[in-house]
Amino acid sequence: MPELPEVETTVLDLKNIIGLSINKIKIYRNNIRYPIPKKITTLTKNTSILSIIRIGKYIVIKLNISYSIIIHLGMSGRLKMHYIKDSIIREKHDHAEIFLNNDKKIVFNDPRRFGILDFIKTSSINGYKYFSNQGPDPFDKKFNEKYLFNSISKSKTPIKNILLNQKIVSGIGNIYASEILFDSKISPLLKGMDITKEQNNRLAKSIKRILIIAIKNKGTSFKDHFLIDGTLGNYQNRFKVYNKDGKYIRIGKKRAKIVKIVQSGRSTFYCPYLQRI
DNA sequence: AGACGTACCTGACCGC
DNA sequence: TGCGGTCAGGTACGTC
Repeated sequence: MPELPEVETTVLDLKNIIGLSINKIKIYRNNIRYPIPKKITTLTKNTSILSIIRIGKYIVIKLNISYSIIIHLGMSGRLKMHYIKDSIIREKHDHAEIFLNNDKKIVFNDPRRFGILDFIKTSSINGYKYFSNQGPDPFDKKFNEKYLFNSISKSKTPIKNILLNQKIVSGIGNIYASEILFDSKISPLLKGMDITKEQNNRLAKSIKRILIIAIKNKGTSFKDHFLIDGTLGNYQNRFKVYNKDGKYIRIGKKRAKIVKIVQSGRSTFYCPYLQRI
């Protein structure tokens, strides 16, 4: 599930725990993608939550003890929140639980274990090893048409792969890369160096437009739930190309086919008639 | 320096 | 019903 819109939706859902206290954190499985620091359980007892922000696809929970909790949902991770008294049985792949002082807990569930749960000094966030790969957020002032053009116009890499490069712009993943390129009428195969100014400017707009619409729809839910209360996002109902290979769409008077190709081992969906090189 | 493949892991699905 | 193969929303790391 988790690209920028899904992570943003999760962060927005978490906003109402700001100001609450953490009674304790329980770790049930230490070997997710990276080991979870041991001190997360000892140092977080009776701390309070100062703020929660998103950096790319990462969630940062700042505490009042000069430490922050870092969460990345990987491919299959999600957060759930429910009343402690309602949750007698732990689900499979629940790896950690954060107990709050409002009788609720946040549960970190991640079947594939590509996610991250880390605990770092808040003062070291800027130098945090995984944040050094994070380029500007699509909604950051730094991310504009000029920045995008300068970042991609010398690259031999296909634009689809460029969009997946978090260092150039953070937060876009495999679903939204296809949807954004369809929206901007650009072929996923087009090399960065071959992009025109006009295409570049359309692309910058589409990145923001598609991600905003996705956030308004509370993100994409594939087969599993992802909202913190267990309900579904809606953006999967608005896909134009993702997972729609073989389907036809109307473009003017023409019926145009959506196809699937593979780029760097990952599926790309697009309409070759609309998105010509 | 940049481009590319690989590895990490579970589960769902498909064809035999 | 079972088994093997393929694929899935991400990304760090090794190698050329």
